[in-house]
Amino acid sequence: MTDARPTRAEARLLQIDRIKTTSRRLMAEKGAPALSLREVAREMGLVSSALYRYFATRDELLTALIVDAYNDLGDCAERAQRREASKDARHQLHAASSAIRRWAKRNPNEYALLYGSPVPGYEAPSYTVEPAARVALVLGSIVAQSWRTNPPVRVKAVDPSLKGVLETQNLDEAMSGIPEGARVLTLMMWSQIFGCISFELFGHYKGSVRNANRFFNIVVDEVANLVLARE
Amino acid sequence: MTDARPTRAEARLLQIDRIKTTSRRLMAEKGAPALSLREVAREMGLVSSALYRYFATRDELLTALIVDAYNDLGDCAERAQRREASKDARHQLHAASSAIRRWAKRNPNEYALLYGSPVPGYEAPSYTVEPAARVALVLGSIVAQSWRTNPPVRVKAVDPSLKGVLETQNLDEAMSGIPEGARVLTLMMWSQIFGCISFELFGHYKGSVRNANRFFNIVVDEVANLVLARE
DNA sequence: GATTTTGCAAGAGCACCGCTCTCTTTGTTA
DNA sequence: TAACAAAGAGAGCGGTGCTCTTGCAAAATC
Repeated sequence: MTDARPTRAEARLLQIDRIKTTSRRLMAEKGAPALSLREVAREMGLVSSALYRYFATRDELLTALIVDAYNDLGDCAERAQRREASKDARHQLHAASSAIRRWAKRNPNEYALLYGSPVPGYEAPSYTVEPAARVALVLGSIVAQSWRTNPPVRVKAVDPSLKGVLETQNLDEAMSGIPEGARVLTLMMWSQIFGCISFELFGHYKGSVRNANRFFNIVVDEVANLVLARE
Repeated sequence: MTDARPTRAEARLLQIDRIKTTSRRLMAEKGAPALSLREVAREMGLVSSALYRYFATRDELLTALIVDAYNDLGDCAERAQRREASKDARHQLHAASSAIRRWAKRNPNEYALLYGSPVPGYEAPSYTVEPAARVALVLGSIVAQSWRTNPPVRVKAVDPSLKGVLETQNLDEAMSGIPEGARVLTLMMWSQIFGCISFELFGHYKGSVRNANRFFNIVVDEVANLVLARE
């Protein structure tokens, strides 16, 4: 049984959590650019300067929200893959990408914060890279698993000229032993999925795509054909 | 020979132009979110309220900049296609998409304004749709021309189930007579190209893609294979 | 147990922002 | 020439991020 009165350290963590929760709520309502420390403080019954005990600057708060959002999205994609783990790679890719898209539509303002234009001066701290990579890792692990258990019939874009196109770090754990070409196509799929979702959420389908659902499924199917190297 | 002193109407147009030029410069330096009417006015030796004679609100000025930027990008893509008009469709697709990417890298803040997260409350006026569609039309016309002069060997995703996926308006002029499947793949290519460019400019390649140039070319090549329906 | 240190919140204040309103000057037009 | 309309100046409102000082309470130290 713990103390009824929390220690100072516990209270601090609780307060940080309350600030983030309030910020998330306000961001969901009005979007990240309109998120103001003063309003967060007002909502919490605090004075604005009090928040600076916990976040030195507005950017620092936003970074914390970004990390949480990346992890939320990553969880979401990983769960979707696990749910379809018994099915084939194409099923898993559809499940994962649809889960990503659903998360984006459920949290449009957080999606925009992650995948929209970064604040011009803002440099994302390096510790945001790992949470950000989780969703690409999900795609990579699906492709890798399929590649290992069921070697491809037709292999395109797998040639020695691909050396140096990719970084060596991010996909290495998930795709060790898989040829460079498959990794390139995996990242192509990755950018394709987010390209579609961004266009849909940011309003670029107006006049072009009517049924975003079906369009997205077709796109995922086509790019899955590519990356799974099947007809 | 015109008047040395411009008429009031002329002066107004000149002043609007000066405001936009100054705004573009400041936006190029600090990004669209940091663009402030007060600073524009200060740069021009005016008082901030004077700008409201020309743009009723900050959003209205941004909209004008958006339209100009879409047209600038559209010009750019169209010129690139015309330069390669004598070559085959694959060459033209590479030329157009590379021109788009170069424009984006040359004008990162304007690119972010067009293809990054929209301001949450902001609804793009309908007259921005047509300038925005120009670049998709370039891609569509390349695909259509290739389709007409050189019918595809292998046609994927061309089946009656595609009815209703797309809007009927935007690509109609450029792709009349071309099957729905080709249009779907054209828009897939469109979203793929901008997905890559956004990821590159918005910093998502960190840890994944080292050589963005080569990666982009490979992606365009792969998606061109798809849309031109050849091996 | 008394004393020092530390952490938290309040409050005033600075320089900026978008936007509105009023007032004066100046060019246009009837 | 008189009436009008457009353009700019200037003051002001409520908002922003952020800083600095002050008071107080909790924790750590002696």
